[in-house]
Amino acid sequence: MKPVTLKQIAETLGISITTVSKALKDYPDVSKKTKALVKDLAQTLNYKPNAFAVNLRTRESKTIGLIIPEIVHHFFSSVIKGIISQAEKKGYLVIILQSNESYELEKKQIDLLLSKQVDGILISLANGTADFKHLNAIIAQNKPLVMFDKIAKIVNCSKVIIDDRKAAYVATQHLVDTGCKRIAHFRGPLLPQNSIDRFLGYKKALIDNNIAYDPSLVYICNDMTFNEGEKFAKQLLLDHKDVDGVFINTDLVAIGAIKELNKSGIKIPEEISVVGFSNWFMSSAITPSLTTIDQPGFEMGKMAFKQLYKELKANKKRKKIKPKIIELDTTLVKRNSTKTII
Amino acid sequence: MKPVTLKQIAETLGISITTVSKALKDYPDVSKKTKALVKDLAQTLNYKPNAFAVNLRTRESKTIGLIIPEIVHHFFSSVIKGIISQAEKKGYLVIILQSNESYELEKKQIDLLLSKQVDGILISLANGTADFKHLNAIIAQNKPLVMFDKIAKIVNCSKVIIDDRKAAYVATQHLVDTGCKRIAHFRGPLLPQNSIDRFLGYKKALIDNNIAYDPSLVYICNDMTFNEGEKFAKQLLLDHKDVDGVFINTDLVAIGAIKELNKSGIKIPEEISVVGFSNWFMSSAITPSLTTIDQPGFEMGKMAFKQLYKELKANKKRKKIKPKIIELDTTLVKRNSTKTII
DNA sequence: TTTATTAACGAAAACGTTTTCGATTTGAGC
DNA sequence: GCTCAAATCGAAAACGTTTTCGTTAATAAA
Repeated sequence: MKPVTLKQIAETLGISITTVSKALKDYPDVSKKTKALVKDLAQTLNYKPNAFAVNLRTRESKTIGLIIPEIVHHFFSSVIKGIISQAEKKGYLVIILQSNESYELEKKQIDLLLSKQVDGILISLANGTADFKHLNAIIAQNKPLVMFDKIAKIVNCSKVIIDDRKAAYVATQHLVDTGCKRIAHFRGPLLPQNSIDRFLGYKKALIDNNIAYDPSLVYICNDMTFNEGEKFAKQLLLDHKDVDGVFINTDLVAIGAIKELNKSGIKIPEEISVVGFSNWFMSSAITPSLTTIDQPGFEMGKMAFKQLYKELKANKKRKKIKPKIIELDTTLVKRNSTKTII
Repeated sequence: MKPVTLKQIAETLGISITTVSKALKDYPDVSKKTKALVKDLAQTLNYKPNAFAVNLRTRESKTIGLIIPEIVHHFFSSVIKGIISQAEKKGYLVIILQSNESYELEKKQIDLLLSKQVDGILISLANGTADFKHLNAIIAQNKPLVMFDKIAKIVNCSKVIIDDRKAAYVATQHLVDTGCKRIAHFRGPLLPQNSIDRFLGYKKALIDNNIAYDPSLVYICNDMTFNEGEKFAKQLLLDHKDVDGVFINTDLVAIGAIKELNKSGIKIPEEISVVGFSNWFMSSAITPSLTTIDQPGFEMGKMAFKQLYKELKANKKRKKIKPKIIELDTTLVKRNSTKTII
């Protein structure tokens, strides 16, 4: 039960492989009669072009690679969904690999994708990535590369991001506006750009409001887990009795913190207000519901693929496209973990 | 900057393409000297075999397809992670598509994967799937197919599942053991096997404990969302004032229900006990923490790929393997949403 | 009738690899 | 020197497509 080939169609019809191929692709130099004949037979024999042969001949596989730090993560899985849905529309399939937040693995995964000859690559960097040779290797092979969310500014490729600094500024400003005077920050790891930017936005908002920036109010979450939220909330209560607000790098950590604050009998938002980041769907479900920054994951995935697609098309026409930075909007979602503006 | 080919290596070394190919693959009929020569040059030229050509020649791509109902879902993303991690170990890449719980899309995705000639397919069925021609089409092409979690018993392929009926029985029995007399069930949609089995386990446990089965205590969640949990909890309180326990098809819904019960001032577990299903990581974080059935998603993904891999290898040797049903263990995780056994 | 033009088709190369099978060389054994 | 076996290599087919460039046949123009 071997699959049907062009050759078989050609032989049964008594014409050449060339003509069959052309007929199926509606070349102008095939008569309508033969086209109909060929297409009919192809239909009844259920002919499907051999993808491997097409790939070899056309030098493309209509497949792209996607590398993310972690699949089991609400934000990233939303991004994946956005990417896949958009890719499908354009006839592309997506191979997914994860870096587990490891630079070494990230490098290996890129090698894998390149050796499989994907047409392009989408990536969100691991926290540990500080060197970019592996990324430049992609560009050197003239394969489109688009980075999203966790990017490296220095790499010369298109990027889809949010303005983390601005969003963090808005979040912190909201704490100030609702009466907070002493605001802590649970930040992410030291390397990733978004973690840096959110910290900078926090700091800037304080300074702009004439609130002294106090480094001892900044806690570094390396794992960004629920448990870290609990841990640092507990620590915060021990270290600073005068804190009345916290801006937390991501909702999951924020929810851990809220759980701990609830347990300690701290009233949210009266005694301590909390603002998260990312608008995870659970954030509206907990008590009190969490004020947060909405980060459009699905949209980010869509845009990342759209940009990659543009570059894939340009590539085919041997045109160079200049890298583009796409910045998506974020919004502050006010809920019950912050006070209402007086 | 075209990539290096066997031909180029052969020409610079003044030997044939055949010998180069053989040298790189350590064929016994190539002298050690030539092997060394070839390998050295390949190394310095950074030779990578053209994947498309290899695919065409070997008729395999070392790529498998994965179809799931929904990516943005903790359980499924855990499964994906398990699959990818295991596949990578064996040198396979994974193309992911989602069916969005739609039978039509599921069919289309399978066609896509088959036309891309993946080596095998892993699938968890959409809720709406009641016809299995598209699945049998895979088997007819002699491509390995492994189903997991949401399966169709009738399709003749390997399956990785849990004993949903038993797990549900254990969950319900635990409610009985902790003193519940009137136990409701929030079940999943009507079609999926696991939703049916969990319902049957619930029913059986009641009967075995001489508790009358009351259909009015069973609520059908079609979307399995947090909101449905809230909705049906509210409904339950209206319909039945005497209910003292609920077994809920999945944790997300259970957490919605808990939120609603908390809001209504119902004491959990004193007035109503709640048991969920799947052991989502948030289940230990809410108040009260949720008693649930641990469903090993990552493990399920690993096992599903392992089985597929066995069949891929058997296929290569032109051996038939008979379908295997792999049943993973589940455990009851006792937390604070149920009373302690007296 | 001859010539130019167009329509319709096909031969063949190319994509880069794998593998079969035959050819050549080498050395050992006698 | 001769035979045989082992060691080493390469020609060539094959995988199934796409596409370039000719070729032929039919039609129109002269």
